[in-house]
Amino acid sequence: MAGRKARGAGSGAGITSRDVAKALNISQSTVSRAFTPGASISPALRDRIFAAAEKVGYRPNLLARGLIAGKSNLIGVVLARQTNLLYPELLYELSGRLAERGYQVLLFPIGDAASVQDAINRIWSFRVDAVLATGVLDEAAVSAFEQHGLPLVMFNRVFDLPISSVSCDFAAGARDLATRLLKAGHRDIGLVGGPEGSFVGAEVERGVRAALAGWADARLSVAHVDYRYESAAEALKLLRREDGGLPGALLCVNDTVAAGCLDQLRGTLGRTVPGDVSVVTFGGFGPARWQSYRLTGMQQPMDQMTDAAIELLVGRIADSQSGVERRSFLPVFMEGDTAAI
Amino acid sequence: MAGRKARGAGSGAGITSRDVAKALNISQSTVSRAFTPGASISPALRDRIFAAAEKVGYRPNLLARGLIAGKSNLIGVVLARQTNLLYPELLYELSGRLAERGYQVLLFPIGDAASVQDAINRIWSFRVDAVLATGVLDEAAVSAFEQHGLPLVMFNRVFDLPISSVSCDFAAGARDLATRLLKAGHRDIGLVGGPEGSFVGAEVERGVRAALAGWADARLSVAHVDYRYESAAEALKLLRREDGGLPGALLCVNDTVAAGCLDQLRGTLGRTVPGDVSVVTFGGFGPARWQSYRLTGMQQPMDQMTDAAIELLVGRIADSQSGVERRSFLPVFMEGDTAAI
DNA sequence: ATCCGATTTGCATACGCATGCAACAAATTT
DNA sequence: AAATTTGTTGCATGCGTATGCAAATCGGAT
Repeated sequence: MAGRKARGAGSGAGITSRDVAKALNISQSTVSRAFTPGASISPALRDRIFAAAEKVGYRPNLLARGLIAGKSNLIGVVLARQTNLLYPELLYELSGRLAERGYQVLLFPIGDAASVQDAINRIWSFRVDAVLATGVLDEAAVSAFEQHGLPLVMFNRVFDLPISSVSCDFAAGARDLATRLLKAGHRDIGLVGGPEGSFVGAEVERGVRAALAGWADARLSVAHVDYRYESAAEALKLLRREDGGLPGALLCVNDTVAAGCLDQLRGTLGRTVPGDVSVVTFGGFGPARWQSYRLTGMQQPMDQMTDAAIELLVGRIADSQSGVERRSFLPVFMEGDTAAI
Repeated sequence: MAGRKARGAGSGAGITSRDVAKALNISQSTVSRAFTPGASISPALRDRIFAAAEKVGYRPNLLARGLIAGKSNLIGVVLARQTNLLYPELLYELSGRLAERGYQVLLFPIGDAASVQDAINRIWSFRVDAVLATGVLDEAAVSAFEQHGLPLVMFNRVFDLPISSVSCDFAAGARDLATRLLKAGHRDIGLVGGPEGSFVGAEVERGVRAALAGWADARLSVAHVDYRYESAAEALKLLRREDGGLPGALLCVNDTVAAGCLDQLRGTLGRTVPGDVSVVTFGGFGPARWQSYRLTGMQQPMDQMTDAAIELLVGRIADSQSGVERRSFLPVFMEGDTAAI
């Protein structure tokens, strides 16, 4: 147990193509060719090599392969915590489908703002082939990627820069939702938006205002809070009028905060939903569709968006000349039990 | 635009230490030393190198570094879909804390059983330093890792093999929960377990039976369904007695299915909870704590478990001789609105 | 000035694999 | 049977970095 060699504690940690070659009395390059699709090698020998490799537990070292090819087969995914409950699903789907294409997802979680630069450094260092990022990167970070020729696709965030993106059209969705509320007779609408400066929040507000433009007697109040369930109480406080009343319709930017509003209204505030107040949201997150919530609102077409993201990522890797592309997807209306519309 | 060189479309994709060296008229090894903590280099020169590197956008290539060191700084995380809603949180926390220690999380999603072998192959190929896996790996897969000396830590699954693991003590938790139910007067308990063969399901059942052992007049019915919300209906059908009655207490293995039961009971079946039926669960997932659910049950100490997982992973990487360690954590009781206990 | 020790730098090589080129064997043609 | 083609294999090299060893530089003490 004492005098072990450093390399790999167990038996077959550091098995190389040379080991396989030696076992078969052939050259290392031949072994390499056996594992290179399309390379020149006789089927019989390849089978023998595969068998020998299997026996000694050899697997090609993708790090070394990547070093030569200048391609790591790694795709970096940058994500922040506590933004959207749908993102875990995105992550799962994305990584699964990318795996089918030979890519592996490398995670770059962002804690606070300070860790952004750190994450970017690590992304560089790992030589990922492309990056998918949710809204946590700012313009400076984002343009750095593109300047250095690293394919970047933003998810649910569009910049005024030549950056590819895949996003849900929150403005159109919000306009649609607001219009439905207006047509149903609502004239007093409260918007529970994301934190000040949030892209999605701004888009939603833009859409709502567009819808309200044609209705002179309609009024809009806006509350900016973060995306937590607990923030709903604060939002409702902000939306309360001088006379103590609340808007008859709440448009929430997010499932979590919508659920919070719903619970506040029905619980603490003793309102009925959708009787007294209507609540609509952007979501589609599973639990928000459970019987006790059944939130009415707009659903992001995550499936299509995931596909689009993959297409853009892989496309840019294959052809670095392929240009910037912004794909926008209309959300679909989702019936529920929380709005009289 | 036409005659671009292959290597990296943009400007600084493939910048090497040699480029930095050339710019400063020094040797490549010196640049390397500047980026190697503890290496012999004068502070003045190091500063100049850092400045030059910054200017040309150089970052050390971790793939190459890993090739030499026999260490990739990658930690593979194997996870299946649709198991536990808490796992996204685990993933986020884990990747964040590992990043602080210089490790990056590489994702290996498992779709169907067939993809397990495929995932294992890729794990090998990427030369990850260690692997954390949720319960999707079987004994064969698991022992393959250890035989080849790749540190593996299982999350919430214990094998009768020398494999390290971090897990919540579901048996003890279930025993505690069941005892609470019994002491509150419940004698007819229904267990909504995971799919047949599930580790967690078996553990929970074991715990419940241990609790019931001392109560001769208590009876237990068990329903095995998968972890989906929709499965609750099926579970309740399975638990229905010949006379049409239902158990007075439901012990669910998972937040999702517990929420499903709750909604079925209150909705379709017209029961009150916790009046007619008590529902308890294993969980702690955010939305299951929202006002409309407030599920009573046991919460896994994810924070401690995450820390333990990191400790075991990093420990095994640093010292490959460190032995197998199984860390078990007691879940903590979580008050709620769904059980009369 | 001279020498010694300490510090800093360069040179050469290796990590594991892929690939161009040359060598070779086998299959086909003339 | 010789010439040509086609198909396989080995040799040598490079990807970007780290590191042992030797060379070089520097500071100070003699």
